[in-house]
Amino acid sequence: MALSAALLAVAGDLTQRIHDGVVARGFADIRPAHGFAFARLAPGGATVTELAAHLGVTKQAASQLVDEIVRRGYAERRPHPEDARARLVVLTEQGWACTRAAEASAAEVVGAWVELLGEGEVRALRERLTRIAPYGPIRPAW
Amino acid sequence: MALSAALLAVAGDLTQRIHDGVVARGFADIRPAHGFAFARLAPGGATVTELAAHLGVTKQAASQLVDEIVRRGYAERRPHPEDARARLVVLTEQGWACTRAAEASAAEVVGAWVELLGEGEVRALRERLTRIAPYGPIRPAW
DNA sequence: CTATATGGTCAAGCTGCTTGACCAGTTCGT
DNA sequence: ACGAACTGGTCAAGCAGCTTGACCATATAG
Repeated sequence: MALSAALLAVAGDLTQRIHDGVVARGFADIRPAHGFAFARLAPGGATVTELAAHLGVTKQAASQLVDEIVRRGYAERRPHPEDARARLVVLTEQGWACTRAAEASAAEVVGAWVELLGEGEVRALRERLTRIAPYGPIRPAW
Repeated sequence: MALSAALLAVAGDLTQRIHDGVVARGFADIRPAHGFAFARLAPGGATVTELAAHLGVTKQAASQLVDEIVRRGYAERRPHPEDARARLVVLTEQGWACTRAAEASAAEVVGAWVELLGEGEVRALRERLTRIAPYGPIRPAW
């Protein structure tokens, strides 16, 4: 099997399994794309424009995505402390809970890989992938 | 950086770069999803239903995707030799050319990884990813 | 203090998927 | 052998998530 094919197959499967795990933990109204938004919002919030840049989509699309997660109680819009034009989107407690669920779910999948490859190999995998990971916006795998 | 985040970032970047390379080689009317269809069609053709199962979408969606690549000259529908209900979708010469372009493009990206990690590490990466790659349908990474 | 740039939203439109209905042809049960 | 049920494929309608374009409010530069 070719490296690129294996990588894409594993990535797709990973996404699916994380999502399944998140749903199984009680967060049924969440799409995989939301997870990438949560990751950007988690540290201390972000503006819609920052989120758009991170996700590689237009501001309008990011704004719409924020609408969804706000409507469902995962985040809220607050006035930005330094710029009256901007609004800071921050996770609610439910948003944090969902983020933790996603992390637990991801850890579960990685745990299955440890079963197959052993801990050392998985660590090596992580180290190598980290070294070739790009900096720019997150891009959908297709 | 977490393993799962690195993997998804690398996968998204890989998809984007392969696609860019395919476009640069003169195949501008192709989406990343088409590549996964080509991979299934390449050996000796496939039916719409087989393609749908491979891509994890409905028959209708697969049929529509086949419409596109047929309209653009990458494949053609032939009567199925063993089942008069079915139609065998096979790549045209242009479809093969595009497939080769995608392979060359992928090889280019992997070449960049070899620059970063060395040949042995990349081989090890391939071997490990192959071992954890799933069997089922290909799934979008999000 | 005007002129331009930036953050955000509203509105309309498109693309790629879904569900539902249906026909042609194959396979199964008796 | 023959009707019932299943399977491959298409047509049609609808929807979700994105895009482009226009616009307002605030900030920054000359």
